[in-house]
Amino acid sequence: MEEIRDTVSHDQEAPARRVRLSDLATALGLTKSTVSRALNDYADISPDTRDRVRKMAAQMGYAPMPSAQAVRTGRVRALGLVLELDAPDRYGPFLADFLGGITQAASVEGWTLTIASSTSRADMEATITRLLQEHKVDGFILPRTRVQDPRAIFLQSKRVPFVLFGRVGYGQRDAGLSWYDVDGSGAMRDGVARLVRLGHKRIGFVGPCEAFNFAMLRRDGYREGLALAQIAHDPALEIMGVSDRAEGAVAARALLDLPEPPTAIVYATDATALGAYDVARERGLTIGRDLSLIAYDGIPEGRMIEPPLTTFAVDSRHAGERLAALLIAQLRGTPAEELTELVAAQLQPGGSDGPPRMT
Amino acid sequence: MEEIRDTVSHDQEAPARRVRLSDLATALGLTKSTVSRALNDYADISPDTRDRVRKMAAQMGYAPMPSAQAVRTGRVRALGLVLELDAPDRYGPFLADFLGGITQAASVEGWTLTIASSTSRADMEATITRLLQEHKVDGFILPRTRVQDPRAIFLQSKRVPFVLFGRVGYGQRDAGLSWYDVDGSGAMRDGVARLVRLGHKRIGFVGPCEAFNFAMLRRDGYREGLALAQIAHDPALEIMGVSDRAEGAVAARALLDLPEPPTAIVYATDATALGAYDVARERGLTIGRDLSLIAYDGIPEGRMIEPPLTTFAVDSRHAGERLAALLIAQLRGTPAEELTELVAAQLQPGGSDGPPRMT
DNA sequence: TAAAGTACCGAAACCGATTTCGTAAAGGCA
DNA sequence: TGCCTTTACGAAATCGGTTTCGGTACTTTA
Repeated sequence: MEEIRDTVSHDQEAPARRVRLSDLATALGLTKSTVSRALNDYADISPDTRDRVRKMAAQMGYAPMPSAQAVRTGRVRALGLVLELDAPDRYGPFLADFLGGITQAASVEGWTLTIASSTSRADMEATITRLLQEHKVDGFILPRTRVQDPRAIFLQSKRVPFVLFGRVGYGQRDAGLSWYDVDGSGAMRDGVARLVRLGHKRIGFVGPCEAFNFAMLRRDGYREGLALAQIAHDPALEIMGVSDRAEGAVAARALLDLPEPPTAIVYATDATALGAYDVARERGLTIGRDLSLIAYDGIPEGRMIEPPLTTFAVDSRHAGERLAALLIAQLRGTPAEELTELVAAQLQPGGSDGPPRMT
Repeated sequence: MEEIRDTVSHDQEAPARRVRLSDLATALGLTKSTVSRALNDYADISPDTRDRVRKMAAQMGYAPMPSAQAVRTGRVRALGLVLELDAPDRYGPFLADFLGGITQAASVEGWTLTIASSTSRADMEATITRLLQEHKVDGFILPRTRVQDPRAIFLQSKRVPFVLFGRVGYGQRDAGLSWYDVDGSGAMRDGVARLVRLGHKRIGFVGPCEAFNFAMLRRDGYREGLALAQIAHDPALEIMGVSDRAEGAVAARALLDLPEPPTAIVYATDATALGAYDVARERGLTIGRDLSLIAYDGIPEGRMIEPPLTTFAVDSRHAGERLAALLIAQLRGTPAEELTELVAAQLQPGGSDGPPRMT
């Protein structure tokens, strides 16, 4: 401790009275109201004084106190995020990037991120309500959009701005909503196309529970890929409701045990695709030769495994940045329906896909 | 969208005027000041009216607006957390649990968590400063404590309350500081003891960069374990500066290539221990028979691998909960030095450790 | 019974901003 | 010159709370 105190080279002065609006005003020989309006770009302030105020503010290091502003304006310049602790796969390793993206983007605009967590759906509504009635946040970012997302419905009824990570409602118009999404459908389609180019004709698909939008979208992408290649869709090759590595393995066994097994499988998520590696080891198959795999997510384990998993990676950092930007824009007045963004996933070639083996 | 709007079963009324202190006051036939003091346990309010006010507040669903309180009190009831995006291993999969723990514990006390991120050390100080001068947080939780932690030094110079995840300053007294830590040292010591009981005599150690406190502490635990078993400490068996799986593999090779290789290795982190699995596969060694491993962290991959890694698991959720509680207590007036907590890591037996093979 | 406490509550100032309203000076037009 | 707009700013109200300061009414003490 002594060592620490001694190494301190920073400003020692503890109090360091913060400069208030009134300090600025007296320093300039103006009143608070004039200074405030100057800083907030009111039209009835002359350009001269506006600049003079701005300069002095910067010089004196003035920063308005958000709490005080909030009392009057009702806005706290804070984005809200509710983590769902009871979610199936717990966000995985992307959370840090995602949060980093949000906070960085929010920070440059002078906003902050307030997070809370819920352990059940009922709890989630209570959490959101608390954040709202305590005026801790101005709007929400909702990750993991689900079909008929209860959070979206809830917030919409309260007229609270929010933005979704993932489109809402499969097949339904999501008019009036703001969202950011990665084109999982397009990725699956491209994945199929890539396999077709390699020579595959029987291509399976393994996806998660249909309650998730992205599951449906990716499945459709798979089907679209087949259609574009003029391959008939065989329902037997399509398995849904798979959410982890073990279940991914079960699905792989089921597909490989078919009378006419697929030579390649498209997995909707990396985590489940890892199950196929386990099955391959069990049966002495070589991934990338005896069985081709393409998945989606870009989890780090996919790069560590042998052979590395070919996958469509999502940029969680970018997602966070854009979601924050979209929400802030909405809070500033842009109509929600104008704030939607669909980006492509990035193909990350590994060694898990190759030409089919001639049997 | 139509579907969504139709399914809404919640309160449709959009405005839902929030009840203010003055509403409560008029409803009770009292003044704002009396009601406020009643709610804040002032001594000059009779127990009768205090209870009456409390009851009515609960009935009317009154919740004070933190921003308004903050203007007067200077406290926003928010904890701050700065994520370091440039950190070596990016928090891993524990972040969700950790954040969940913090927010849950904070929530029951009526506090919230505000997070920001930094991409460099300079950026970190700027971020902290911004949060502080904007009055967005009252105190900080600092994860990943380092020797002579710059954040601790900085905050201490500003007299801002904070609590550390991990003790500060290896070997130096951290008087006046508040922290929570998992006893990594004790875990390493117990790990060595466990291996000794299994019959091992040559036990190696692989740890991370010495700049981290926990690295030093775990190394010391290893040495202590050897001393307790009356085994001489062989510097050749101790490798530091290892931070990921690949480097863990390099370390394993180095140890196994020694003239007298160890029969067991204690890794300071699970992630690096996975590297030993790779080396074992390379050389045809069976983990748990030809080479025993014990590590620390409890990452999910350790449980998936074959054989499962024997490790000392940390409960990130609990850490978050306790850190929040400690910081809140400090902000409520408890002296920082009374707020320290050391908990034991939980042994999670796998199959990676067994009796040494007789060669 | 008068003086001195004590218990309890109201009135008003205050925190740090924003916003409405009023008004003096400058400019435009006849 | 006289009247009407603008232009640009000050005065004061306001947001939703907290806190200081008095001032009753009721006890206690002398």
